[in-house]
Amino acid sequence: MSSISLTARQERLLRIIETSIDDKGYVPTLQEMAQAMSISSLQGVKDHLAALERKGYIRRSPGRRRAIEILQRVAQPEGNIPIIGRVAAGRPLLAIENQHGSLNLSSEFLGTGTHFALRVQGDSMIEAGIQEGDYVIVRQKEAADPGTIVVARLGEEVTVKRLKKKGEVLFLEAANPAYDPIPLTQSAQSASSPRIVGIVVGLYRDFEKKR
Amino acid sequence: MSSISLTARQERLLRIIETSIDDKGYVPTLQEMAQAMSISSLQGVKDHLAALERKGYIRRSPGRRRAIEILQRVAQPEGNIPIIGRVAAGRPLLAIENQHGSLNLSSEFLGTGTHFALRVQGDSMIEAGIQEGDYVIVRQKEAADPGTIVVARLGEEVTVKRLKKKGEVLFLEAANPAYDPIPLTQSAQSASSPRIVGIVVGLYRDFEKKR
DNA sequence: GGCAATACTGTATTTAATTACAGTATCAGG
DNA sequence: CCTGATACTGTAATTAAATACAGTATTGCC
Repeated sequence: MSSISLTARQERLLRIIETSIDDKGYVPTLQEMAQAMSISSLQGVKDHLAALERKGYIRRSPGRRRAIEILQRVAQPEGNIPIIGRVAAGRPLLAIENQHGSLNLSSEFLGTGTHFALRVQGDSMIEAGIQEGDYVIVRQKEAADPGTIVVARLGEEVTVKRLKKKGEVLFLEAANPAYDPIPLTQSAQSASSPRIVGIVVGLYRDFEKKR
Repeated sequence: MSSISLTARQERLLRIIETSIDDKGYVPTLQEMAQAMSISSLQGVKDHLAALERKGYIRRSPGRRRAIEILQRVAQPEGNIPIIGRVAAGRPLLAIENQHGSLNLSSEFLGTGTHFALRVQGDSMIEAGIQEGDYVIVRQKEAADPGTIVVARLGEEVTVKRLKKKGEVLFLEAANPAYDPIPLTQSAQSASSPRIVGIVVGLYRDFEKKR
């Protein structure tokens, strides 16, 4: 899923085009792009467009007006949630190599913040109504209230647990009593210590292809 | 949510514009629209566009090329699933007055066919992992295989049940044994007799706003 | 140190696409 | 039966917007 990188200006222009399509429904003209980029000459815009086309981000039909097709976006459209696969050691959670696809949800169901989806493995949350194979929709957050269902990172594992508080200590507890609770060491956060990465805000289950 | 109705030709044109935006990303030219509509003169297209603008479906910027903004769609975009509320007596399930909002899902999760979403009321399917307040995603279908979870219409009620076969008779069975199974009379389908309206293909649960 | 890529300014030219004008035919409503 | 809306044909005029051409400056690379 990798692709040729863009310069700052090229990415800026691609974002301008994407934004225009998203909220107006049509492609801006070269003049509008120039204005949005604070460029006085159209040739500057043309150069950037040529670079974007050469790098495979857009396709143009020469001569035709406003005929720019976006082949690859830089900004994910609102409501587009990447599905995270196995987590690579030491790498950030939302790194491109982790992405296994995407899920779309109306923003009215999401609220603000960065979201991702995670396929649930194992039956540790079965009593909370979360089954194996379900996709949990997670909002990135480092802290959560006791009682909420969170996603935590334990080394290279990412697991769904319920956050519990016993006295002053926070625990990650599986809804299934067969699993032992894991204490959360709040201070001295080493790279390998358990860490909350987000809270579960939604769930999607596919009844057809239990892939 | 009602709106001024369109003539067949006007709706046809609006669909053509929507389709072009959806899969190419930009608005077609008058010539392309004329070709798609099998009209040889551009004036015919202009007349239709004027009607669409007057009726509030599109907005144009005079003189500017390909500057058509769609204000109201006729065809729901791919992956857009209407949420059905209470069902009015005798009215078709997908009538506009039943719609309570919409949900968006990537088409890769949906497959082909017409879909709608339904808020689950009651705990009749709790043992199948479907809780009260969940949204089930339903594909419209009149028939289903025994064992699948279906949505059936019982008079003005729409319920989620599992389809079972005992001998030659089909039953609608709640996963919760507290509820009695309902026999499906295959022949002599009166308006009030139980009827399968679709199969459950997905489920969405919102952990935040349990509205 | 030259060469290719990026990042522009500025003006002139061309053309894709819209608009304008002049008609024709059908149908439903008051 | 007239009038307004719909649904077109066909050609000419106009212009919004893309191209083309001629430069300049900067940066990183072999």
